[in-house]
Amino acid sequence: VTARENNNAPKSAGRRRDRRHKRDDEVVAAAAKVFYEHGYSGATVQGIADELGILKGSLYHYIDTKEDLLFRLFEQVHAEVEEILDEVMAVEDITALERIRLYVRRQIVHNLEHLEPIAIYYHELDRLSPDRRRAVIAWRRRHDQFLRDLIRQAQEEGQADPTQDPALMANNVFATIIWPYRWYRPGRSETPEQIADACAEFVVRGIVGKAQQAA
Amino acid sequence: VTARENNNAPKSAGRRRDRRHKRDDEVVAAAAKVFYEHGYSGATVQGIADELGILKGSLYHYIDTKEDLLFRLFEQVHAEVEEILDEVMAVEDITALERIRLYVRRQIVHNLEHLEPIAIYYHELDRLSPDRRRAVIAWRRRHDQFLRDLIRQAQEEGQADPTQDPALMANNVFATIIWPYRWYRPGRSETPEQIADACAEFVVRGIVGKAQQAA
Amino acid sequence: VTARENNNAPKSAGRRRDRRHKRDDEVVAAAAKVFYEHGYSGATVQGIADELGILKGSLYHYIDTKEDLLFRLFEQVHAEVEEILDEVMAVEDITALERIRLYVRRQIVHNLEHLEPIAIYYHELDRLSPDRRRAVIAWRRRHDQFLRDLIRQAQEEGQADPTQDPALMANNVFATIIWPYRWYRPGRSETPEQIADACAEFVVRGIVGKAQQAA
Amino acid sequence: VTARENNNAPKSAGRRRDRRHKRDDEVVAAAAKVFYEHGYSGATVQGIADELGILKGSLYHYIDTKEDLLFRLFEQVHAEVEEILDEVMAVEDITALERIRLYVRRQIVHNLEHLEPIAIYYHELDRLSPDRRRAVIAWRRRHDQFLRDLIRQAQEEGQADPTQDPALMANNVFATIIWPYRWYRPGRSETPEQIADACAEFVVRGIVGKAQQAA
DNA sequence: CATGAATGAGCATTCATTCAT
DNA sequence: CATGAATGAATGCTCATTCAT
Repeated sequence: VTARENNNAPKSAGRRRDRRHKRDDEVVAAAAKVFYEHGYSGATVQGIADELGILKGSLYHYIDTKEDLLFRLFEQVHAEVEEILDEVMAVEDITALERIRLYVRRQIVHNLEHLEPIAIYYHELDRLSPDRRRAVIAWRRRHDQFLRDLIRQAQEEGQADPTQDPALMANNVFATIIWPYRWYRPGRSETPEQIADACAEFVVRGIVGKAQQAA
Repeated sequence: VTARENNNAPKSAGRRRDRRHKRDDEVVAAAAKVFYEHGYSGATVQGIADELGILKGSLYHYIDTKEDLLFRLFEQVHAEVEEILDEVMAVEDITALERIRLYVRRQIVHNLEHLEPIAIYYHELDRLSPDRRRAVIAWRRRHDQFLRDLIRQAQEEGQADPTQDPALMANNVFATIIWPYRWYRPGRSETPEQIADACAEFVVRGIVGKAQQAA
Repeated sequence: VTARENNNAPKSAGRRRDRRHKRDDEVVAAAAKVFYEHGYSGATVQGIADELGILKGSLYHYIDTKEDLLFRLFEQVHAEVEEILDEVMAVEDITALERIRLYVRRQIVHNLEHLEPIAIYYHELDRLSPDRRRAVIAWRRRHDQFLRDLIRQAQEEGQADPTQDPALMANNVFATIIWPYRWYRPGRSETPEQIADACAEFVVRGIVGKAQQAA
Repeated sequence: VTARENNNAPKSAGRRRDRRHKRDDEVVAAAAKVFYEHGYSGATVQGIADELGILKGSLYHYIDTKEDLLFRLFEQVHAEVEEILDEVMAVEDITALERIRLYVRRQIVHNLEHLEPIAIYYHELDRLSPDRRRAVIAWRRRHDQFLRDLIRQAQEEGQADPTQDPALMANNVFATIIWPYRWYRPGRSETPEQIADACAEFVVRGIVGKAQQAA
């Protein structure tokens, strides 16, 4: 985990660690592909091993159980989502409403560029063991809270309909963010950026409502 | 499966058919419950039989394969959706925009009152055999077309943003319609009707956009 | 479990229950044979199924886990041991020492006629799950107590060496009772009865020691 | 495995051989511990490597197969037993009966001080390959013969019951020698020496029987 | 000597499906 | 209609063993 760069055996050890890391990522990517196609329960460890070109027994060098693969996927997706949140919050001097628009755009572009893990993230939560499920739900609650806070702030800034419940609006925003992965087909239809723009506009209208008339 | 229509004892035969029908519905309902909890692949025929209080061998009097249960569920959901569509189209003397609002309301109320089959309808399409999957996709396309047509009509009536793609907007409407099943918990939160009203309002705003300024 | 003899469908139901019982016993007997040959851990469910002439999948109609087979074997052996204890205690008007001799004889004859289950009973206790292991240990403690009490009584009757610890002597008695299963080979060597007589005599001498000189 | 006897640096080579020897012993001891806890079949090479603090791949520098570990254990136990036999036979000017008592004492003390290897020695014979199993059985037969000869000699000296079969009595002696490893718990109960004394007395009484009356 | 990734055969267990009763 | 024993293929997982580094 910590970088030990300039000691007496850095090269080979570092390389080995890097290779391991890379292999781990390949394993999770293979799992994502197979889970996406067959669903978690319908997917077989054999299928994932085939995808990697190794024997299924060998796959168990990287995992303890099939569920580990699912959870690693959740961890990966979560880390990426957190990064988006951080970046969106780091932008300065914009209104809460514009921050929401930015967030929606970024998230949708990301989702469309990572269809498979995202689909799994939203479909297979209940296949995790209770402990892990709870952990993921906690992450999501934080995520949810982030959006609600922005909406509430926009209401205070007079840019969001004050008569609507922020929690319910946040849910509708999530709906718009998540759904494109179900109909987007790379190559066909618009680019992720175009879709993201249109959806962000749709969301902003829904949030603003009659607030703007006052402004 | 076999048609026993025109025989000499219509009454008792009718009753028997009804009883058969009723039992079939119980079977599908049990399957819906179990598929909802464990996913189609994760669900077992044993589990469904347990839910019905019979042995799994006995369940095969009602089905040929496990997939039959899934498909019947799709048929049932589809029939209900069609009914909503028919009712929404039967209402006279309203604008396209109001018809959309009506449709969204009706559909969301229905979804929230039938959480389990709806969740399966949106999750397990890929578990159907190719033929059946194609059939369901065709139904959905028809459904999709219905909404796109309404949006296009609203654009012509000057009540929907003419700069946005009707297909993309339709997708966002579907997103808002479908998503509530993921966060709605009966008892807690608002009633289905209240949720439906709020979501319909959100959707209408997104569709109208800057069109209203002209009006 | 309870006998329902004279009801309206006793014959077929009773027969079916009997057949089930008989099959269960065959299953345990097959397991005993295979566990005896390969040890519990080394034995395979496949091997037991082969012994029964069914597929290994079919075996799971009778059990939930491989360990169930082991535990049923323990239950069976325990029931048989209890029966011997009861019979030995039911004999009236004999001294404690003679009761010990009788018990040793009966137990050794039984062990030699049930070599396989007995061997497993004394070898594979630690392969049981903690709960079940505890249950078996409790049974054995009771069994142990039974013998210690008899020895103590014999000491009081002046027929057992009063200078020796009853618990330690009981252990030596068990040693003599159990060990024959390791060297006895049916057909070769003496009959179970002859072996039992000689061992019982050996045990009695060890217990009596110098007590008899007083008598 | 390779003999590096007569080379030009005997000292350092000797040290290296010693170190090698020591490591080999540690390996066998680790195997003994793990085999004792899980049984030979239930034990894993991984578990033994863990016990040694090395990786399982590394363990294969010391062995060719898992069975090698088991056989080395048998060799070790056998060497120790032989040593006891030699020492007991080296004692001069005692009767056969006293030699038996001495042997029983020494063997029980040894067994209680080496619980794990002894337990394996008596439990896992059948897990050896046929060739090795035959070798061990031959050792044991020799061991058995040693005791029978002593008993026969005691009969001739008028100190053992002449009406009993020496082979059968030898088996009962072995029973008493071996069994304590099943109930002895270090710390609790008596010391190995006290147990050995009591058991030796028990055995001697069983062997003497009515012979003493003549004496 | 030690590592650790990979192998490949095997294992306990599951489960949709069949069918004689 | 219902039962339940049986099937047989598949599944997740284990583990002794090998070998390039």
